[in-house]
Amino acid sequence: MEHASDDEQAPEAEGATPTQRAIALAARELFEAKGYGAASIREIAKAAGVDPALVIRHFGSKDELFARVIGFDEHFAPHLDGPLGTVGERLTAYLLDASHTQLRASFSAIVRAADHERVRVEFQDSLRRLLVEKLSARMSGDDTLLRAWLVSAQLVGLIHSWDAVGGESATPEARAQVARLYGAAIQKLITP
Amino acid sequence: MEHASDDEQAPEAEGATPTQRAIALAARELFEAKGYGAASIREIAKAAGVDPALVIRHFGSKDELFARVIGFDEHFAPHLDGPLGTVGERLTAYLLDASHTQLRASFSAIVRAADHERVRVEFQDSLRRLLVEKLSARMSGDDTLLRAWLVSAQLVGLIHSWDAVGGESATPEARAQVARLYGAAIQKLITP
DNA sequence: AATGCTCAGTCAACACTGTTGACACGGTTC
DNA sequence: GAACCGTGTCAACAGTGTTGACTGAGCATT
Repeated sequence: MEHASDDEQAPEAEGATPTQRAIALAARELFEAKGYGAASIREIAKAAGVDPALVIRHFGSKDELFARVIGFDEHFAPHLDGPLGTVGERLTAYLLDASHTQLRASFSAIVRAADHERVRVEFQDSLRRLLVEKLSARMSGDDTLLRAWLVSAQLVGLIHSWDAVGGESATPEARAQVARLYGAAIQKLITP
Repeated sequence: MEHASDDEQAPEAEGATPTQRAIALAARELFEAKGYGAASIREIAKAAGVDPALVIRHFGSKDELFARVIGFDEHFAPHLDGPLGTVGERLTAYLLDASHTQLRASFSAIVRAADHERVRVEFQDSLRRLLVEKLSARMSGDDTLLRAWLVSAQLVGLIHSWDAVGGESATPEARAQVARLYGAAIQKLITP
């Protein structure tokens, strides 16, 4: 909402051409399903019914396409608003909720694509805007910004290790237990 | 130490041929310096003075080469032995210590290469053997294994976000502060 | 001594990747 | 009508990981 000029539109906004939206949609689905590396531009183009070169024409590069299409928008913001004493557990529970598979798929794809610097810095920036700064603003005590970064680091680690710690097949009870335990650990950084 | 048969030697052990050791050494250095994706097999081969095909001949694939050459062996084990009440901070402090750049480089390369499944499962296995099981064995209460996995998740997240939270240029004081804060959060899962 | 066997090492090629340049079409503006 | 611009297409590029056919040396067996 910062600037509504005529270029650099979000790929799924109304200003984008149908082709761009088709590419963005196919890219999003394939990135989430197969990860950054395994989803090739040619495959994305084919799924969108478009020439591979056109994907690059519109989005510049694979890195940029990924960064523009994969994200976690305003998912976290609502859960930073409630009582501060339980925000850790609420964040974790939200992230692990069985019905939020797509959020996890996006988040996981980004975390796993960290080998690409462009993706990394874009991700860090999103995290800062959408989580760290908002959370830090509500915290009190010393090093609020640092502690908020560490909270985000914990969430990243949880997603990275989600397979080892339960995975998509975990029961709701298991998820709740992880949310309780990990949420408490996160909370230690928010209200020590 | 499980089986000392004549094949499947560790690439830097005495049983390996000089060429294999040269490849392993070059691969390690390049992987740590440039990351998994940016270090090509042809580049590694050139640095080792060897034909690229020979690298594959000896190590099977790039994934396997990476998994065999990059690791964090017994780095964590010693710090799991001391008093249990401060193991969180000691682990974190050790991981962030300014003189342990190479450990961080290895760890970071692995975490960032998570887009490759082979690397991921190998990493998870190492984590289980070298950290989770040993830590879990010392813990008491419910869900010790799950909680130990969550500890490892926190360390992964810290490495993943290390740039955002200080990075290699952080002062020793900053590192100590992170170790104190993050260590306390980790500790919450070990001795709640 | 001659044979065969294994294994390190080499070379050219494969299929695939992301990306680019030259070109064609269609609509808008002068 | 002419010049332009953005969308779309095609073939090609350089680079990637990987493979198959080949050489050659050392060693064992007959």
